[in-house]
Amino acid sequence: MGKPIDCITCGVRKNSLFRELSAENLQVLNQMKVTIPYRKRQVIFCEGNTPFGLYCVNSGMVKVYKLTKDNQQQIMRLAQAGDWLGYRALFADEPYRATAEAMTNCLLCFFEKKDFFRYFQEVPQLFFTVVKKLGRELGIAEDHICAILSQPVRQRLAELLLSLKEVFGAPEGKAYRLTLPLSRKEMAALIGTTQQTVVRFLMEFRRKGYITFNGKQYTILDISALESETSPSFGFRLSGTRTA
Amino acid sequence: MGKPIDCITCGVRKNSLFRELSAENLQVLNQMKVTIPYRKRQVIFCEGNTPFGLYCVNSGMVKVYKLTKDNQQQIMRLAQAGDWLGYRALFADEPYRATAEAMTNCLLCFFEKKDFFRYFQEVPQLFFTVVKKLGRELGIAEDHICAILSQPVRQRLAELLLSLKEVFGAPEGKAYRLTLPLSRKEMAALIGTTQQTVVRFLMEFRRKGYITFNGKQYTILDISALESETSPSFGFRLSGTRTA
DNA sequence: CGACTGGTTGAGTGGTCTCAAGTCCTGTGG
DNA sequence: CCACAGGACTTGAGACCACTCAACCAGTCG
Repeated sequence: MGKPIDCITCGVRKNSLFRELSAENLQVLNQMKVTIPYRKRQVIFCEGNTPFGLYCVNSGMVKVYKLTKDNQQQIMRLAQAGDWLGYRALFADEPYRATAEAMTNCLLCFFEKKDFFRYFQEVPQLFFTVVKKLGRELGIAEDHICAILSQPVRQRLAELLLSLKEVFGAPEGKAYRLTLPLSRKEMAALIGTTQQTVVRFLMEFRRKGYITFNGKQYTILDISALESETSPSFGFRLSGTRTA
Repeated sequence: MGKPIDCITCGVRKNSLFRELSAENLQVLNQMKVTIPYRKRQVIFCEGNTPFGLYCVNSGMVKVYKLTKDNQQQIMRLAQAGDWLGYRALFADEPYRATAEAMTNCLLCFFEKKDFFRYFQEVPQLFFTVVKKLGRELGIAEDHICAILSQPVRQRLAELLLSLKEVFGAPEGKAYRLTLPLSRKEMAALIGTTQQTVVRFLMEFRRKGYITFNGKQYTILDISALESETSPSFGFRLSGTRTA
């Protein structure tokens, strides 16, 4: 844990929703927070629990998943430095609908519900931030629904690799190098398929020269090839449409 | 169109997010709105358009859909009397990500963006309403993602019938009678499958005695049978169950 | 050294899609 | 009023994608 974390000097704040706050406001924020370390595999909150506040990821990686009826994890999202955690249930004023679990050792800052809502009254601009954030997340979720319903597994995997590149990728010449903190099974849980099927398609992509990998080190060699896997016919549509 | 619509006496307001407003606040709301009739099949807004305000459905039925890469409609939701329309893009401050189309003749009230946001400043309680609404919608969307990824088409159809019952159903003894304003193709577009597959499973459910139907008149005879289609094993889970 | 987890591969099966034909219903113009 | 066109619905046959089951290998941790 080393030195204590300070919201004002927090290096990940620039990625977070607290990005535009003034120094005074940050000071208040700083004083209401508690910093908690979590170990790999530790559960942060559980589906069904009542939220008592808001988490902010300072370091590490968290997966948020639901359990399907046959007790498989369905990963809804990955959270990392700068991301809020558990905000949906808090703002919706209902129990958590998913479970959050540390994938690595993590450091989370926690803001208690009561303090946090009081803070809201004082910094009303945060309302707009939150409304916008929730609205965009909802848009992303709906894009996701559409993508899932209309794309077979191979395309979903190609799309997953491309979006993981945005978060975990580092350009390396024309290629991208990724170090993914995900097992094959977790990749499967992200796109709603089985471990075996993920492996098969990864192998296929490798055989075709789109990617290479060794363990959890991946290199995307041919981005456009992967992109064309996601829509074999034609790639764009008029009027500003986009896929996540 | 008949008589003009008044927010204060509006019959559908009890279903809407304007439910708890005071008479004065409603008066303001009433004066900023425009009421617009739409005919069946008319498009209200398009994917990619910039939102200029908020719609509120007074009567009729609207479908909100995206187009998949192979130009199929993917229906995201149905809106009817009392429902807001186009609020997500408005609050997220981004273009519409879906298209809204009248399925029947409709009457919509429209609140212009500028007026509406000014109104927000005056009635801050609406912030909580909106944040809660968006949070819950996001929760529903995420549940939906999980359901889609983990259930085969037969189960999704069973679930669809059960949830349509909540909106369009009228109890009739032990059974439920539904009059669905949906074609088979639209039912398919709701659960991400094809018209033919919907027909086949509807036939199967009829053969098994779960439902009967004639055109768009459906009767659900055996609710628990349909429910058991949605989860063959067991229906609920303790909070905090984990997969190995 | 065994137990265990994660990854890889094969064989077989089944659910769902595609293509295609055919029927029923509805609206429209003659 | 009828003929017709077009859409919605129904059904069949075949193909294929992805799942299940099962085996095997490679690390890793006790």
